[in-house]
Amino acid sequence: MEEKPRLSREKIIAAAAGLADRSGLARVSMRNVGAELGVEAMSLYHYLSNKEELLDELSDFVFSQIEIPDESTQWRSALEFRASSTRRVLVAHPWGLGMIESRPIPGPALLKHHNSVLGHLVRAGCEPLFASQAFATLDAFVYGFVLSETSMPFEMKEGAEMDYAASLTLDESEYPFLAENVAALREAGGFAFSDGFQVGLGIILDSIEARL
Amino acid sequence: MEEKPRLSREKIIAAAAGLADRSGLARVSMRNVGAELGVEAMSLYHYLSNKEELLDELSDFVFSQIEIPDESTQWRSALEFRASSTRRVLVAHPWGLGMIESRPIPGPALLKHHNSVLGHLVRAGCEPLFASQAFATLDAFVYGFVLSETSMPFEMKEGAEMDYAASLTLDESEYPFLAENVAALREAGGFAFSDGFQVGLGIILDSIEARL
DNA sequence: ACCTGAACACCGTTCAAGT
DNA sequence: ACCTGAACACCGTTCAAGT
Repeated sequence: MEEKPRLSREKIIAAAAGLADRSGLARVSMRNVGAELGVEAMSLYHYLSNKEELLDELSDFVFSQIEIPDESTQWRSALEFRASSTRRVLVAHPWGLGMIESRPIPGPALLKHHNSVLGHLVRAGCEPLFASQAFATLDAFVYGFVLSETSMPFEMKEGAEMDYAASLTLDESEYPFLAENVAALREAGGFAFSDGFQVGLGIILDSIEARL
Repeated sequence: MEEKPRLSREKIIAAAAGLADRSGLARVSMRNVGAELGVEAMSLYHYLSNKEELLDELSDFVFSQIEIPDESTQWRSALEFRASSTRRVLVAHPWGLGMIESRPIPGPALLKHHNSVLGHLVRAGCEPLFASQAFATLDAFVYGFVLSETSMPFEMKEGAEMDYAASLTLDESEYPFLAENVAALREAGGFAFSDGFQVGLGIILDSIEARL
């Protein structure tokens, strides 16, 4: 009677990702991931050498979900596509961002991206050095925007930003420009932080285009 | 005989920050911070209601160190100054970035910044909505850049980036553009990731200036 | 008021043992 | 080969007790 193994690397990673999505990265412990799979914590050590390795796999799992645009796509659309896909994946799995910081070894998924973006920039006419720097600028913007977006103290519903802004007791004498800005935005009928993504992307791509 | 208290909120925060600087945020436990001050873990609970509160204080400690430019400074210099100061502080205390994600309630230090940056943008001639979006773009870039910078797998020494790039076994057929880019940069005599900060800042500020 | 010690419910990880 | 249970050195936090 052969017993099929109940576990596999893939199943463990999927269980850990699901747990992180539902309850946050803090609840991803060897014991909890084991419980998720109906197994003791120690069983996981047959498939992973330690928790560090589980987190590495989790990080690669996130990046492998980012879509890469076709080589034939016009450069600006291609960069917009990739930036939006990256944002979508990281917003869906906010714990992914925190892992960039701690797990710096680039996996194959990341290298594939790097290659694709550089290709579009070079074919658009960028010098090698500027291509690298433009890429770094775009990536920094995407990561930073998601960092702000996922840590906003409100749900991303229509107008919730303004409700929140209004709820802040803004001392006008202490923060005059901030208070003025909030008032002006409210008068103009609101403000959605998320819209800033396309605007910011446009700001950066315009400058890159101007330097080609 | 009156006994002076050995502890204070400030001393605890300073000890925690020092520990984080030296050994990373992961080693900041109530027990370790206590030991740093020659005291049992439980003593800290007389000054802080829990660890969450300690982390909130730690986050504010970081932001309060960012320098705010003078109101009279020309807008572009002012925004460059603030961005550079933010980067410098976050590179010195890399654990600060990770705290943005988890601790979203804006403290006074952050509100002061927000106010200063909006002031410069508005006086430069930005509409309220564009001022907010330009600010979000700049901040996203700074945060994201530091995120990449502090998680680079090498020390930020002259030329270390290229040594690292060379050490990667880059399959040319799999990553042709990436391989080409690395080769071109090497031929041009190297590349420093850090330089990308001024370039990226310039890319964004150029676009903002063009839209005034 | 300020600090401690024991205790509880958690961690990651080791090791020897079971099937 | 695959999974478990006990054990060790850690966590944050509560509570009663000491000064």
